[in-house]
Amino acid sequence: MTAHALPDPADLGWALGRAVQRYQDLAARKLGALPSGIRGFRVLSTVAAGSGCSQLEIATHLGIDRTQMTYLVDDLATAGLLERQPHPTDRRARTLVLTATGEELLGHLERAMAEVEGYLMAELSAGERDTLRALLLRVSVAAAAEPAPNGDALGPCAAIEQLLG
Amino acid sequence: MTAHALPDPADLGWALGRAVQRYQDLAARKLGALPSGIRGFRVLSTVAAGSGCSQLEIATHLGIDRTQMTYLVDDLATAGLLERQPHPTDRRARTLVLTATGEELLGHLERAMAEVEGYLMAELSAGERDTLRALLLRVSVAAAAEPAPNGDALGPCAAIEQLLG
DNA sequence: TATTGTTATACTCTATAACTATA
DNA sequence: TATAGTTATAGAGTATAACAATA
Repeated sequence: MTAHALPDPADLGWALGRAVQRYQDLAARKLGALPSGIRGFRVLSTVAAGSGCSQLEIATHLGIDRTQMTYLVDDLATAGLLERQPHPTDRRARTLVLTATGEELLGHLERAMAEVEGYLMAELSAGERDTLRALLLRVSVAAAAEPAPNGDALGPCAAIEQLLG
Repeated sequence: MTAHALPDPADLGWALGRAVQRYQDLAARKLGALPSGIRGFRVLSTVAAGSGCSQLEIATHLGIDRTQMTYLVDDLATAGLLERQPHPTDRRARTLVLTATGEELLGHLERAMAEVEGYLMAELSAGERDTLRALLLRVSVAAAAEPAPNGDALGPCAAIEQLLG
């Protein structure tokens, strides 16, 4: 550990990456044996909030591919936390609903994850936490609204190819 | 697409995940052929800011394991963007320095990534962007200060084991 | 013909341990 | 004995394409 000055990055990417890293680390420790960890929690949470939604709707909301959603739902169903039920109007689709155990566990999970969020934002005042949450939510809602399809949102940086080519 | 109401999550985890997803998506498209994409960019950026740092110092700052850092540096060196040099005082360590090409490219990359950040935060006013950046930075600096070792920062949620056990 | 869900394959990323050379 | 860097292995996670059932 020589005493070189490490950069003080004003880089949003660095901050985002570090925050997510910490969040995942704390959450993984909290969630313990929950199938699929954070993703499992988010599926449970979304199913509870949007009861009657199909697998694809949940997946789209979470930014998860539908092929992965199958495995997630499999694991959560095996653990007895949710069930697949026939969709009332579309026989291709499956509706997801929480079991009694799933609902009970979700209550605990939400409190546990609130602790994680609090710990992550321990440096901030209550008002600052609300501000961060609100700003991040606006950014993310906009991001979720135009997912991958918008291919040419930002063209590639031509200089890269030139200097590396 | 049935007309079920999708949840409007006040969940910080959802927002963080979505924002990062979008950021990575945009950045990957921008960075094109740059070795190791975003991580490659961050290494270059950190090397430039903390010139004379060892591989391990760079890795620690970025939250990257030292075994992965080897591959990252290999790729960037092969592309002619940086070089390993003997450390002046510690013969075990390697100092990383950008090549002329690396410095030139980094200038382009920084402008490109600034575009990505602007696009990601398009919903926000200039003042709100600064606020988001500042709050996120405070959270991340604190997170980086106490990395993984702090094992029992938050104990596991006992109810999970009980209900799943 | 398009869409929901499933399955199978391969590929990428990451975590772990072991090795070397220095300190 | 501990640390910086490297290498190799296995495991988790992810992307892709193909299939069956239904719209």
